[in-house]
Amino acid sequence: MQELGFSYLEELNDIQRQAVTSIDGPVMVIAGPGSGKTRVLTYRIAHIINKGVPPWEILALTFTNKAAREMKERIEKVVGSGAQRVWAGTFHSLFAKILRREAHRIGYPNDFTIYDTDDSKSVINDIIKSLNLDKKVYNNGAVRARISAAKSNLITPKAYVNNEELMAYDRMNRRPLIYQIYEKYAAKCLRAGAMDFDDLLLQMFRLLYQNPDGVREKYQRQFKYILVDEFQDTNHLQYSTIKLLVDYPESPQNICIVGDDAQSIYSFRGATIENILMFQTDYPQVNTFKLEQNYRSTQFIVDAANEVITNNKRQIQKKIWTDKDEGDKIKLIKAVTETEEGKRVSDSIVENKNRYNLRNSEIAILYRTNSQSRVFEEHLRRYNIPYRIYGGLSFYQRKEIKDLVAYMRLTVNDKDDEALKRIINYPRRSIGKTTVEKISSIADDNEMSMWEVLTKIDFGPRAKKSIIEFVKTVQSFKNKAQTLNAYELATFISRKSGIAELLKADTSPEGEARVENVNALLDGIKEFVDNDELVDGDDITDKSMSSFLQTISLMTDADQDSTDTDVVTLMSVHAAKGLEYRSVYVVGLEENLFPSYMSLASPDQIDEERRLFYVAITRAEEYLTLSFAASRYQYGQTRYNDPSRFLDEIGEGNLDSLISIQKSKPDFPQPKVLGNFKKLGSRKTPALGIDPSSFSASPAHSIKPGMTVIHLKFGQGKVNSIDERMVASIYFDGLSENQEKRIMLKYAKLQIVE
DNA sequence: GGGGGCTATGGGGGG
DNA sequence: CATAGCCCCC
Repeated sequence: MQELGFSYLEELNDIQRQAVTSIDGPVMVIAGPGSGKTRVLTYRIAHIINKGVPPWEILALTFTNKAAREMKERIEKVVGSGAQRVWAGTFHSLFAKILRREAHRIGYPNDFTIYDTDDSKSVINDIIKSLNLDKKVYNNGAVRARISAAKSNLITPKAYVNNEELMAYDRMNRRPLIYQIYEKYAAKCLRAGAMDFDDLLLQMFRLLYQNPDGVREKYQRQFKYILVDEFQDTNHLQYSTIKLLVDYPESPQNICIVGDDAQSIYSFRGATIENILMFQTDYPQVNTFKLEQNYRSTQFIVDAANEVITNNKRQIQKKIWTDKDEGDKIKLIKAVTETEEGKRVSDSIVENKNRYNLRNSEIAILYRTNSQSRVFEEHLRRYNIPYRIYGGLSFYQRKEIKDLVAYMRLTVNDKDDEALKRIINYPRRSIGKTTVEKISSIADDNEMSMWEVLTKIDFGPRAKKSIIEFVKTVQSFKNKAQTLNAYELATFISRKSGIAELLKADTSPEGEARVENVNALLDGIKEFVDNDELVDGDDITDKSMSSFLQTISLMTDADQDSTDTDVVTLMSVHAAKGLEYRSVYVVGLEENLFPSYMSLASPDQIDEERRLFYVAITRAEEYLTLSFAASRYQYGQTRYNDPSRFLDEIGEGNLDSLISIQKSKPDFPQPKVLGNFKKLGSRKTPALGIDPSSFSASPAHSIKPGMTVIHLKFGQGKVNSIDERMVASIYFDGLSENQEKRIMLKYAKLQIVE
């Protein structure tokens, strides 16, 4: 350990310092936004190291790879290069790393594949098909969500079928067989040597719980100090796994959790604030510290945040305060359409840059959904303001990348059926849908992988030739994998698979971009191979292809280094958690968007949207601007939304007084339906002579039983009833007697007549 | 049996 | 508006 040129402890306030130096026993830190949470975490780790603990005995679980990287850099400044060997990373990435060493003990190959969401859905699709279920009722996304929730709550397929609550819920949604799909899905993944994202947590739990060869004790002994960041966003499964690592006879229970119940925004992923309460029960001797001083934002912003969050019912009592100046009041931009919103926000960015001398990198635009980025992009480009969009399609989600990666996956793990299906006929080699389905069903019937079927079963003369050719190609990759490093292998694959050639043949700009992307992937692999830094407590670095594949499957867009530094940041509010900017624009503040229409039915979900809004506004250091558009092109048509309820909650005193919010609904100027009209007309002719150009849908929540409404296709009708899931039953005049239509209001295009 | 074009349908946040 | 599945032609 190197001697310090300064004392890091002097940079902390009293409570922060206590949180840093109380390293023995369970500790809970409740940290408001901007309260120096990261500083506490990093200095705490540095402090532990300075007390003589080897870095690799410290496990720091963060929410993003980025947070982990930042943390390591900051620890390094205090303790030197040993910081790199702290086990710091996301739950998913660190558990994957451990499973790469231990998975064979629980029936998986150490080279297991990680299935992304698309892979999971595809597996589920196949199962739904094989069970002859209606894929509209058994929507694969919904089924996947149920399975994911079950795993996050440590519910096995067997426990699922015996859980009356889950089964009743599925019956209610007319999907009583989800438990069967779950069971088959789990079996299929295991057979494919594949884990989905939830499995990285679940199989880690199983590993510790079943404890083959004393593996649990091994990790209990190794991780003497455990820290968990963003604890409010952990789910039951994560909590249980941490507990297995911490709780054992004679354990010092050196566990420190850091979080803020007010910033819990991932319940859709199974996160539960209950974990904070549970922690207090499970560790009654816990030392709790509350960080309430905000060092980030000016007074008006902090006040607004406090005002907003008081609208939520359940919360841990705390009052965030700042000793900064009151600063500028919060500004509000009202726009008529989303295009105008894009323009006016961009105008404001230009103006603020000049007035306050802001750099691009000090500005962020935050939105609820990634699809909102487009209008801001367009206007920023027009003004020559460089920007970078985080989220949305990550580099590794691009088709050309996934194709090449699929070859690599299959090379490493030939049981990976999803990878095989992706590339068996890409580039074209005359193995069509029918043949693939045949291979797949033989594989299912014999509990084999598709690769095994290809290599062991004789096919008809027509398919045979192509299949032999394909098997030969992949086999050559597998052979090369013995001698080549990951980079050489990837280059070999891109050439011999025919992908490189195929892409080069396309000389359109998009085609050229695809070639560049593939080259970028190869460069990335080279960098991965050449970089020999030791991280996360490793003694040797693993440069295999399978190690690379695992790294990238856990990488999100936000984790990629950006070469351009002085750019405006565009991202979702979720992605902005933990970040801060001098100037922040929170856009699209409308009912049905923020809060999301998906959340309107449930008060709990509205509260979560509110916490999300709280996270959004507390990203701002000095200048906070909110915006909304009165109309927005959504779901294929122009919708009119009221300003978000959250705008009413920030406190009038905190808002720039020159501007006041007015509700837009009553006789709002009729928008011009431009290109839209022709398109609608050229589609199937609307029934019953309704002119689409004069049609304007009313917001879903304004429709009530008894009303007369117009539907573009069905014409005029009367709303009979609306149930709790916002499904309306409507009698349309044009349809035969007593024929009732059931329509989901959230998708419906209905205009109120009276 | 494979490949291409067309239609219908669904659309949140992320590791 | 994008994608998946379906139908039709080769």
